[in-house]
Amino acid sequence: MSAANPSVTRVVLADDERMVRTALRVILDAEPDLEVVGEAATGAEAVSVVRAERPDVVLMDVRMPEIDGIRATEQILGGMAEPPRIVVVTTFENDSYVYDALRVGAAGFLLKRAAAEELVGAVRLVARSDSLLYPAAVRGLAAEHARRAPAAAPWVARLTEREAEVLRHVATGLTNAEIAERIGVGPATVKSHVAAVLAKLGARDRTQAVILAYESGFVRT
Amino acid sequence: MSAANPSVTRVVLADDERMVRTALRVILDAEPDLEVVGEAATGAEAVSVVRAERPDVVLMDVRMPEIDGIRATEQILGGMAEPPRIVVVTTFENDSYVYDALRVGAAGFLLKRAAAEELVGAVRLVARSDSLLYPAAVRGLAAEHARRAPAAAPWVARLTEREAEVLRHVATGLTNAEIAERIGVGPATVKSHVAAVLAKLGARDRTQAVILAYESGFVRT
DNA sequence: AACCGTCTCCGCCGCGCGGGGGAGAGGCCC
DNA sequence: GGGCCTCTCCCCCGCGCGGCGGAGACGGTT
Repeated sequence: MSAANPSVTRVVLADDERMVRTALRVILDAEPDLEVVGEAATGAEAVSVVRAERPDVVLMDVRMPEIDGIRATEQILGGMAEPPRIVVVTTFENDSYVYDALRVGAAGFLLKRAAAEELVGAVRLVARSDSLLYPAAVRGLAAEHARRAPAAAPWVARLTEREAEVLRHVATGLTNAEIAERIGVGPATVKSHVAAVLAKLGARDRTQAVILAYESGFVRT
Repeated sequence: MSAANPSVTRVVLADDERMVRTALRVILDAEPDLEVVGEAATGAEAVSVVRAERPDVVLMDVRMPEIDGIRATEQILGGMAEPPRIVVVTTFENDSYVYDALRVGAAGFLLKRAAAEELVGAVRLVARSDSLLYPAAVRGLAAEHARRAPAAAPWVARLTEREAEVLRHVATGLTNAEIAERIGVGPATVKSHVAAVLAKLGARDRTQAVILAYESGFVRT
């Protein structure tokens, strides 16, 4: 996970409430494989701390002074060569800011009332795999909200028309060559689109992309 | 395939309409590797004919006098040591009986308006592998056939414990190596299990397997 | 006119994956 | 005791895939 010690996941906490930061730190530091390497009380501070520490995961509050969590997320993801996974932390599950954060590339979100094990598990999940927390977290913490929230996955907005089309074909089990034939472009082009989709979804391979497509409701069962 | 001649697939036809049986017979007998060894006009007749002929594959109409195709399927699968693969044949793709048939263990179903090549291919497929037939049209997915689109829920029963476990992990986006680590076996073993799962599901690769897992409800969104 | 996003396509490279074999151990059933 | 299934693991091989870097064309924005 980290350059210094691959077996330890390095975490930065960004929240304007000291109490929250402390609580998170206590929980995370109790785990041998997790290490809190920095804290920030504002969005701007979060950006600089992250740049300095280069953590694996950032727990980011949405509502913070100066620069909010969304802007901070944007700046971190946009300005770093190898940005960390950013998990948005919020109090209210229907916080509209959350979706903004996800739209700019956050890896998922967590509720502040989440149990310690959930928190720990979530950090490990985003650090280890490339999966997004969004669907699982929503299902686990506020299932009813997830159900009545039909909205397409946040990352869909970031996919171009072509990329979305390609993803739909990927999600029916076609190979790149088959997709190319079907949409009338070259195989290399499909490769490019698939690569773009994987990058935007944070998926490692097409299989994970398909999973995310289902979990997010991009394709319906 | 058959005890007498391994290279020939022996088929029994069960349909109350003579026309249908004849049509099927003509199509199948035209293939050198397929042989129609019996016909039945009722469910009860189907059971006895199958017991006597011990075919590799049965093409079974759902709607038949005396005993319907579901009951007949149930009796055949439940009462024989080495039951044949039973493919349910129906006119309407949204026939609710079809799902009942699949639930009691039918290997899949075919539409009566299927092309001859589809019919022949389907018989060969079920005879050869543990694969199941399941038209994509029913899932409302693709109007066109998603090449080999198998599997409803019933195939889950045919997966061993280990295979099901592996599939669950595949459906979370893990690589073979990761699955191996997680369940505590060697990578080669996982490969074997994955290969078995793919064969039984009729999937070409893990991506298609994941799609089938979602579509069939094996994993829930 | 300069810029940027999108779509198109080209290499090269490493590797995970799937196909096709096989083989041994343990358990269950007849 | 002999089948049969399940689970375990091995080999070799080909290839689709994903990462990487680049490039040209078009259209809209500024």
